[in-house]
Amino acid sequence: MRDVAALAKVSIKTVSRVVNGEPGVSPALARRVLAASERLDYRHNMTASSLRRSDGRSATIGVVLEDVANPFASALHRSIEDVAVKRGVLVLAGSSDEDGERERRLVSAFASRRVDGLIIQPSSHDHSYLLTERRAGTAMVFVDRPPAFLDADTVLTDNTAGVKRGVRHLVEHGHRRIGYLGDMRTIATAADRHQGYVEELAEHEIKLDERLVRLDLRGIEKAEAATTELLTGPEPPTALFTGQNLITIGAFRALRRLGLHRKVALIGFDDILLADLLEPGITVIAQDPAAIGRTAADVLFRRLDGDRSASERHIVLTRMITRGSGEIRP
Amino acid sequence: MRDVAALAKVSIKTVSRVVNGEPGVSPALARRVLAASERLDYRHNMTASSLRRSDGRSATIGVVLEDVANPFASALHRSIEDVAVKRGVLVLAGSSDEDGERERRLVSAFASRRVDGLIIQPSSHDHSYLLTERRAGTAMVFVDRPPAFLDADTVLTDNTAGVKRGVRHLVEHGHRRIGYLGDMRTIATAADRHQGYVEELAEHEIKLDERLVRLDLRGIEKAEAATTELLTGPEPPTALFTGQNLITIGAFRALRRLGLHRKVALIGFDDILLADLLEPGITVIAQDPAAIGRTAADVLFRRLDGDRSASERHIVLTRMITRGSGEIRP
DNA sequence: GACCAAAGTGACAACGTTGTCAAAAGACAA
DNA sequence: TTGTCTTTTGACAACGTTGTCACTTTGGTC
Repeated sequence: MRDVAALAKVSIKTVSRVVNGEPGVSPALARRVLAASERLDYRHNMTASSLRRSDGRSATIGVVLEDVANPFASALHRSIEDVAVKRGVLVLAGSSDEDGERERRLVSAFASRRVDGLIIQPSSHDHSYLLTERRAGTAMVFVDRPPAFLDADTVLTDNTAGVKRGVRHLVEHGHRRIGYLGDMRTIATAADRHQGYVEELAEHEIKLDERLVRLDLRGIEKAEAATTELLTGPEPPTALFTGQNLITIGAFRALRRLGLHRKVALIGFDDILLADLLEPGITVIAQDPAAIGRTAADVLFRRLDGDRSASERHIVLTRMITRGSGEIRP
Repeated sequence: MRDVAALAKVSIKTVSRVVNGEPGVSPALARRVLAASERLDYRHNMTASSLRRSDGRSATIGVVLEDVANPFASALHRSIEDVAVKRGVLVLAGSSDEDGERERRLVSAFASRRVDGLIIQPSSHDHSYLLTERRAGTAMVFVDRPPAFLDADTVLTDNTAGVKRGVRHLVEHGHRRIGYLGDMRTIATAADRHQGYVEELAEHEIKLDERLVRLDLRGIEKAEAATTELLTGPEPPTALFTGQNLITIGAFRALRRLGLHRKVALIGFDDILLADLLEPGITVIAQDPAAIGRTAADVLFRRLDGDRSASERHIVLTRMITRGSGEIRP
């Protein structure tokens, strides 16, 4: 900047004004400055700029996801990015791998780079550590799962309602013995989904049979094994509801291997790429990651724009997509 | 930092020393400083630090991907992140959407935040604009596609060899009329893949029939339409090779709709989630995005560590995964 | 007790910007 | 011309750090 000022024969402050598009610079000078910065390949240094600026904004936000390569998480990431680019804001992304300690380390790394805001898909079970960041003026929004021990803006899927809708669909197709395969109960969304299953059965006065329920399944293999066990046992279910996409895949594998994929109904939570090309196509309760990400980013930027109202809780609805597997009758 | 220094009754420089783990601070003082920074919730400001430091490093790298939500790209992203976190480096990620202009804007935004390095999955067809950044000391590595008009480190999949392997597999299973469905020819990898198809046919002395080739297909729908056209025309192919995963999905859809999925062989480039659960399972030439990302990040950090040797070109091999669709005989 | 080297500590400038404020230049009316 | 007001411009300090270098203390040797 000093070099540009020297070449254009103006003060460095005038260069700053031109670079930031501040008013009150005569067109002639502005042209000279622009020409000089062009000739010297001048790059504005945002880090120095945000250090000096009164608002201290870095035009950068941090996003903590379970895994940036996970389809749901990367869809969130993309929709957040889309909102951010419109405002010239860049996104720092990191994976927590369902590990609270990694989540904290990421947040801390983001914080020391002075991000303006954070969007977090929580892994930790205690977010009180974020109070410090908040006091420091960092905006934050939680997605997919609620924060623990912290009151903050949150954008969630309506897990319970989604599962209830799916289970009702199975009941309407004549099922009474409906199995449930769920993820780790420590994950809030998994608990909500299981809850939906229990509630919906009760509404139809179907007695809950714990032998048809398998929880804490992590990954395709575990789900496949649990499904096999369930279906080969005594009094097997005539339908299955799976609480997460990897579990759905595992369950489908098991059904296929047992030759039951046309006999036992299956509805999964979360859409799966290619689910329509399988035989039968898999009926799912689809989440809307793009809407979740967009909403979260909108709320975050509203906060950054100065909105100080009470924390909001947004619920994004699910959609049932019928493709065949959920319409099999007992 | 000033507050911490005041509370610990030391100079601000001593606080700096403690924060950076520099030697030469007596344990007693270090403890006092630590206690004070704890009590004041002190957060080290990396932006100010990197502004002042002699090397000017921001411990941040920028990654430009075609789309952070694309499975291939997000797998790259994740493996890059894994290498970066080990060094305490954070990743800024952005999507170029196959648009050279967006790529440039992203790079420029990264540059003004003074990233230490860039990993780019190119969309632009001229990367000479990066010469400025390089002169400024930014390390850069290209992944998946080679840079244009710029000599730089590159990590590529062996596209041609992969396709040749697949086409040979089809020939070995008795096919002579093998169709090819490819992506935009402007994309370097797509051109290489098409090239592999042409070469392998020649090696088996099979005359290239242009009527069996459809290029510039973008997206599932276009691929599905082209496949349908190919298979319903006169003298249809007995096997198909698809040059990209969305094209594979489109082709499979068409085959299914025409009831030909057990009659016409299919091999696709790029693995597809769930490909093993389809009927028949889809034989693919799988890339290894994790290896590509890891290699690229390794090279980048080697450059950041001062390696000034000539640009490298790494080739990551593909792997054929046979699942049924590629083993159908005419 | 004098001297020296090593270890520990701090004062100050600087990194590349922008906020503040004052000075200079220009525009206009009397 | 002068005075007043507005617009344009620049000098300087400051943002939160770290590099440099000089000073002070400590411990050991003669």
